[in-house]
Amino acid sequence: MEYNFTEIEKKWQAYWAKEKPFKASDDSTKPKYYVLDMFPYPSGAGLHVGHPLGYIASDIMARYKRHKGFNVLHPMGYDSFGLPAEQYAIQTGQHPKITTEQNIKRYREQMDKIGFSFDWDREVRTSDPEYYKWTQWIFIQIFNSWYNNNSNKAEDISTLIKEFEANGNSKINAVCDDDTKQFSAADWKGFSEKEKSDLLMHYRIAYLGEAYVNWCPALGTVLANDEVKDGVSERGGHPVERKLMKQWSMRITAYAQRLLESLDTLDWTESLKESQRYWIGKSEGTSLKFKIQDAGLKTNDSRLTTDQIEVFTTRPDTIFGVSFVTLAPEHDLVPSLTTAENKTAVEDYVTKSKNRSERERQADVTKISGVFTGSYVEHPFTGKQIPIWVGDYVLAGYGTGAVMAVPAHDERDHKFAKHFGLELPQVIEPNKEHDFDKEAWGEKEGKLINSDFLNGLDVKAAIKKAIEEIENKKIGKGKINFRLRDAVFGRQRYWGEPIPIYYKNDIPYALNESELPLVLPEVDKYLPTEDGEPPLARAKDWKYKPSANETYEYELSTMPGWAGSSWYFLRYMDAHNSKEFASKKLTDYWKQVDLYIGGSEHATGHLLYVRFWTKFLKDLGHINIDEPAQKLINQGMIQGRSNFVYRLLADIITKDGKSLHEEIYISKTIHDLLSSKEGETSLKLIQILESKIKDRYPEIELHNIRISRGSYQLHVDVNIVINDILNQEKFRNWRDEYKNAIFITEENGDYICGVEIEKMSKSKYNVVSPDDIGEKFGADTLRLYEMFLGPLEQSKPWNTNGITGVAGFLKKLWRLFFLSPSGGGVAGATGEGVFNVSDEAPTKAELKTLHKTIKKITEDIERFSFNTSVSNFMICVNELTDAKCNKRAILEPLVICLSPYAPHITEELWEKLGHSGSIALATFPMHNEEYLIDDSFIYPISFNGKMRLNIELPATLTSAEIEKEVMSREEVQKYLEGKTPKKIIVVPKKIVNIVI
RNA sequence: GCGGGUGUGGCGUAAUGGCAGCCGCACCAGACUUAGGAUCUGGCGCUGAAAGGCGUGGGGGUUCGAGUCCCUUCACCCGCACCA
Repeated sequence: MEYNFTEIEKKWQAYWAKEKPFKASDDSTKPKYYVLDMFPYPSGAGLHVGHPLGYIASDIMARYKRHKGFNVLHPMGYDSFGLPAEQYAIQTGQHPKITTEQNIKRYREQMDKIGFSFDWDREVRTSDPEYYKWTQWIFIQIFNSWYNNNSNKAEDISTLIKEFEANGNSKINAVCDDDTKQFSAADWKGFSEKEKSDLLMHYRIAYLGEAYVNWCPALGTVLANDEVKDGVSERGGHPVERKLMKQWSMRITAYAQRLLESLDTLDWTESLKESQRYWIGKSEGTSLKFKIQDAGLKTNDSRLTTDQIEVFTTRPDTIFGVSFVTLAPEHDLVPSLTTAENKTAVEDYVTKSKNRSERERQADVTKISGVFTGSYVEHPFTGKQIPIWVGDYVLAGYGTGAVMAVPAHDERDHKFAKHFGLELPQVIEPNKEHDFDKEAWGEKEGKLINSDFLNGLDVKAAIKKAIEEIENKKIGKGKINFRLRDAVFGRQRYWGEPIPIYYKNDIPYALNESELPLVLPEVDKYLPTEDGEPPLARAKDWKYKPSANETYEYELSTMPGWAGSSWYFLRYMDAHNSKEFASKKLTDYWKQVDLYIGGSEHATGHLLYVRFWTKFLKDLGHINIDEPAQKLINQGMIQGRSNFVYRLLADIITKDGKSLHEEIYISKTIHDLLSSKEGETSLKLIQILESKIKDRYPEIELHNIRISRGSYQLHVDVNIVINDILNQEKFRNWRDEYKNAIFITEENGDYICGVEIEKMSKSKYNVVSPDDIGEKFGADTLRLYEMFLGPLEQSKPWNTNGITGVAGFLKKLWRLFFLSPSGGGVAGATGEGVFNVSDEAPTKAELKTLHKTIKKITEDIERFSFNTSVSNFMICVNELTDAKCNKRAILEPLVICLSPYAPHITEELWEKLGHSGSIALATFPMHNEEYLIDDSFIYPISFNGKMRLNIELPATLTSAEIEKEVMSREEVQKYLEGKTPKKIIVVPKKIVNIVI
């Protein structure tokens, strides 16, 4: 019987679908294990071979843990709200729901063909109202919460209102907007409903607030910081600008410290944790107030509400080096600080920087711009007059939007000062040669000079002393700033969760839980309205109607893509609960994700938000875990490997004056030659060309051939190239234009293609689909090969060439179980034969092979080293083949070991071995050290660390005995050349090193 | 610029501080073949006829012993990037 993977795989996939051996139990005495993949956005392109990489690894883990006696939760679902389906809807008018459903269907088919052990009964889709009902519910919880700094957690808004009623807001220690005004209990009672609502907005964790946001005109929506890369939108690459808008936001900044701290408890890669630390960007420094001088100012300007500018600095030690103060163009005080003679210049500058897109601003980092306001502040210690400038190198959103510039000791201030000819007062003596005219001395090293009470101190001591003095003078205090900004939550798009808010008298109210889900309404077009309102404004009769005579407007924004993915890991625990997002009983049972696998592109987006929501839900007591996933692995990206053909154009002139234009395809080595030494090759080339043309057109008489365009490369479909050698026949059939292609090949007739590593994409013809591989080689081979390619976390190009190695391995394994028709222990070359497994007792060597393999495979899986386990399986099967071993006692445990990797073939063999039921439920074998013990060990004998010879010795010898035995050997004495060794190192079962 | 990571045959890669190159691809030779994108056997780091010598990006160090640890330097990849 031949190894027919097509039949076998179909059979077992149908079996799994019917018998559901991978169904997770919610009530089990076994320990639990939760393996999660980052669920995919179902795109129209389907899966390419890169996508399943992480899924295969997690599937191996899930199956392995099941064998090891765990109750395994291994679910899958779809992050099915998102931009591409909506963009497609705008172009075609097709409802995104339909597109999404089609794509999901295709994804599911592709995944099923790979043989994953997902518990599909728990599938979730973020765009399903039954799911987003709870996304909306969580939003409402966040809306109804504030962050109490005293308890250091989120609390229900009612506790805050109670406090306002009792004491106003003066005693409260909450995270709130910077511009929140103080009020008393009496004030609060006197406030109108609207005023109360507006005030609470300063405290709510989901709030409506005015802020500078990333506005993407092409997409017609705002974007969060992590959705903008290099000043353009991550999806689609459209320009993004800064715009002041009223938007729903999430006060993730309240969690900055906790998000930072608990990173230390996680088993994630250092680089990922570093990314998050950087993104959170904690910075300890000092806030410091500079008094504004009256001179030159219209002091009666009503907009001038303060007489101070507050700055944030991490270097208070350099306070005596301040030579100017710079404000962000958007800083509130800019208009009122601008004197009459500078008004035009400043206004021009501010307008210009506001209109510059983020991209332009970033592209111009090296270009310095700024303008003087005409006003001054007073130095807090020297009383010296310090000019106030405006510069767009200062960001409005960070710190106070104002900096004290110390050009001698800060690179950016230095550039600004040099550009505008400002002073560079030096206050630190560097500990090595330094040219202050060229660059700033930014190191935190050196002795303070020209700094009054700080003179003579080193930087560290000076920072401490400076903060003390600043606090004494009551002009500032130590402060911590975070780079992390609040996350914009509203999107002016159609295909997302409606935000469950309605407006009554301009006051936003949350819907009641009983009114959820707020279902996404139908619209005629998926575009903004004429008035620039979001697409939801197009919905007919989509109003909140709590009673017959009340009608209110709904919020028209939808939620961002990350909303649904910020809690999906919890929904899998209780996917069909219609009363809660998940029951406490089940979230307490399944707790955290034990292993989370996904791409590193989610390092700062999804992985921050899901941590944030997890902490929030814990604060309110809905769950008992603080972090969503303990262990996280980023699988590497699989890149494409593109192949090229080289084309040149030739004009052929016949004797009777006619001319023909031919496209000639030349092999890579000829192309390379041609591009290096043109002259001599061309001549030869023309000769070859001539003969080719004569072959093609025997009837014509050649006069001349001229190359009208030198060779250039064209992408060729990687599926018609093997080992970089083009299948010329298939190439001719690939496309009409290549029908009559003329090839100039290598001498052996091969046409060699060029190679480049690029991203996998349709236009580069380098996409390899798992379907094709599965069809040709089978899903088990695909799974093994993806693992065999290299370490999981490493990025690597896909190259189908090596796959025959693992395909051959499975065939070889199969043959161990069958008797060849001609008799003899091992089946014949084609794998024909009858099933033939012997019940004979295994030999010592066979047992050693098996138990060595069990040990290695177990160790490999536990450390996620899947590539090495594949090669260990190969070694095992090679050894068993050499031993002609067909013994049940060996093969049966081996099949279980392999089943997480190659589930189909092992199910089939398991059945043939006489078992009923899925192998997935069999117990993983344990290795027995006894079988691994050798009677003897071959010692490498090295001299001064250089290996010279081997000596086989009984394994039971002690170090002293080994030394004695080794030294007695003649061949050892030969290397000693009569000298006495200085030292002999004996490491039992390892090595002997003789130092001469 | 800052942070993280990686450098080993023609290629993908492997080596708890202990014989560098396991396993596979490609390649070479042979067997079976009308044929082979099938199968089997053998070879395959470089150099050398061999004995041997040299080899893990470069330089240095620790160690009886370094691909592995430390310092330094170069190259490449990824992430972030005016965050005061």
